[in-house]
Amino acid sequence: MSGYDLAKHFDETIGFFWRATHSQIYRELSKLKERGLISAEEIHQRGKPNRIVYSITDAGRDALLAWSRQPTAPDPVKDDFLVKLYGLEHMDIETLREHLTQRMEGHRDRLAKFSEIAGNMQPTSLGQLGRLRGLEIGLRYEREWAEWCEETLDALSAKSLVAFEGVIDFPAKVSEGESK
Amino acid sequence: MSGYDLAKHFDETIGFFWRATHSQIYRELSKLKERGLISAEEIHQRGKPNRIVYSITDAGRDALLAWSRQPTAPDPVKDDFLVKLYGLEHMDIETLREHLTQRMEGHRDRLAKFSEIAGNMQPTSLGQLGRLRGLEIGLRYEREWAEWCEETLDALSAKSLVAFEGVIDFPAKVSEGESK
DNA sequence: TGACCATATGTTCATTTGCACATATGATTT
DNA sequence: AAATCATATGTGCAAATGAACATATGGTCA
Repeated sequence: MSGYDLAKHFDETIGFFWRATHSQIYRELSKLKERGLISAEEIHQRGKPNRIVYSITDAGRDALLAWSRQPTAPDPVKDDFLVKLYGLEHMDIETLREHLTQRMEGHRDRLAKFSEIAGNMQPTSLGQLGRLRGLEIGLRYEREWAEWCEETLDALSAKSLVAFEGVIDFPAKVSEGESK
Repeated sequence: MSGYDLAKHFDETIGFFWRATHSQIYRELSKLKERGLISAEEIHQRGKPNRIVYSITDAGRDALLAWSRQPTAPDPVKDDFLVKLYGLEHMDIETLREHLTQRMEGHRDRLAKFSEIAGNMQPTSLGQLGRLRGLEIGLRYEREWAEWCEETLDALSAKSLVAFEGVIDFPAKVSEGESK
């Protein structure tokens, strides 16, 4: 593929578990070529700028296999929304509810998208099997987040929160003048 | 808290959704103090080096509330293990199975840990409610990953894979001399 | 006595990454 | 004719981040 193709591929296909901007892709391609893991071929096109199409070399294939033997650590979560929840008593809950709703919609959209793709896939080869497994964790991920958003939205509803009124500590008055 | 306290706090408490090394923490504390969002107080100790304990200022509290109103994007997943799965036909499946088993154990351990913590928590305040919701998504996350690992391990078992033998494409022979 | 550990704070360096900028071709739209 | 868009490749700059290094105190253990 060319750098341009790869950038589109990241957006469309593997974007759920890996992504990169085109600037990064071109930089990485340069490095890989320097190390002899890929080879380049310039393709002349009419009506469009030339493309530089890269192919994996034998050394590249070896490196890929060696890489597959390297241990990988689970992707560490780093979510500022959960930080906000951690300090909930100091946050603007009205706004948080809005963000929660938006997130829920996003997760539901992706869940529907992933479900549709998965429905059209059959694991007829090893490659297909792997890609289906990747899609499956994406599906689970989106489903759980969507459900969690719904539950959390319910827990943060004005109705639920009045239960705290007067009980123990309730530092920040909710749904009051403060919120624009 | 002091920088040292914060570093421990990251390890112990909020590590699931946010973490930082001590070097980063000290740097950020310096910046926050420069901006007047926190104030510092040096505490002299016997038998131990002095601690610098930071407290939030009124300006800091304002900034925190303003930050809570900023939109947040869902944490993008970036997992090289899923990349390996995506190119499964070029990987060392034997090794992948080992890694899957290790991951599964890690997810199960954290699931048990989170369950225990959640069991001892009551949402008696707004703050507690938020922290419980954070724990809840962590719990869901670990549960789904653990289950997915189990399913994937099963799909990649030698037994399951022989189904591909001779069918369509099966590029890399599995459980053969190649694997160390 | 020497090694190591827990406490405590910081700096230096390299890598990764994203954003913005830069350039160029030719087709399509206004 | 001008503006914009899709295609295509790249560079410069800054921020975030982690690993390693650096320093210092005093207790514990071999």
